[in-house]
Amino acid sequence: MTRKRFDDMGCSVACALNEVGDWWSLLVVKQAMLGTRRFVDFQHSLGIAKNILCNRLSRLVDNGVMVRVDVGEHGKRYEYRLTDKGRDLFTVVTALRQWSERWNGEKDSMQLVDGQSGEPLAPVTVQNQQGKILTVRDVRFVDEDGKPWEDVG
Amino acid sequence: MTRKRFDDMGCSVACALNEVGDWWSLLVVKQAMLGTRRFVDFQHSLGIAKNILCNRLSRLVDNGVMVRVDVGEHGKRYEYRLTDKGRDLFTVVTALRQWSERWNGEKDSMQLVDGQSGEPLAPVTVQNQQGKILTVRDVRFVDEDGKPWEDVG
DNA sequence: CTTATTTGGTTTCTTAATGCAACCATTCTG
DNA sequence: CAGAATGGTTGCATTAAGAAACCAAATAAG
Repeated sequence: MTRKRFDDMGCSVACALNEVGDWWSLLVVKQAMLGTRRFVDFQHSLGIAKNILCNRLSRLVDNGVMVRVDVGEHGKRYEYRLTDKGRDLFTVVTALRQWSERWNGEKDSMQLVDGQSGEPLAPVTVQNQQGKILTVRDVRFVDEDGKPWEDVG
Repeated sequence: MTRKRFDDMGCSVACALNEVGDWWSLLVVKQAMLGTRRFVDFQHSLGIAKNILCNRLSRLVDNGVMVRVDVGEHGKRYEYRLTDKGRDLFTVVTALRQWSERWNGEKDSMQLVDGQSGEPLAPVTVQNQQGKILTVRDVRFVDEDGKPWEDVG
């Protein structure tokens, strides 16, 4: 009676959630994007239990989202760094952050700005090839043959 | 010894994950974006246990992501529909879907296309006000005063 | 009217995940 | 050498998840 596996549901979203869909993983990734690299820093900044952090970091490394680098200095022996795959979650994390700020108000003392101009970022949007912003009502779900997807329940 | 609460961490991302950060919630939302509205249809299409589905739908309704509508017809008494807040998760779900497809390959028999042109969507990106695409290396995290954020651990 | 079915649940029980605290082996610092 | 920091592991208690059974109201079939 293990937890339901999401990687064999024939759904990309489910497959993604199978890797980072638990309560902590995306927060660890977000913290890594802030520059955190060491075990104790993740632990203190997130307030996560050590065994859970250990498990999450291992899973993120196993899934290729982070790498464990051995740095032999000052008693800090390892660093956990984002891979390209991990850095590519920036869009997801930023969309999630903006969604929360839009609907739950600013809960963050920290703001995300363009490194060059210092201006706040534009809202993350879904666009078509021409750059037109699309909502969920502007898209269709089709199968391989281009036929519209049916909700068979 | 309840689960750690994420809504008081002073972080928007954590606050978002407190609402939809479990294994199932985003999948329920994604399914709703496909047009699923009825309890049994969620249950069958996702393969989720009834008690868990019941709990997730209640939580999504409590958090304003979905609404339960009483429809007195054909023995189906309720429909669960996305609110504006729920539909606004389209960006997050789409970013997650594209991330998974980029790094884990196509796991989905279904494709998401522009409703008008039928063309595949553009990749979801983070952009600045001028529309320039930004990676995590192109942004800064600053506090209210514009001072750079320090990783104090 | 009676029976079966659909819908949307709740309850029970087992297993997995989470949280907390204690402990531990290296490696640095004093 | 003593003590602290790092990066864990282990044990235990509580909560969440999954499967199956049960259930009440509304509908549909006969």
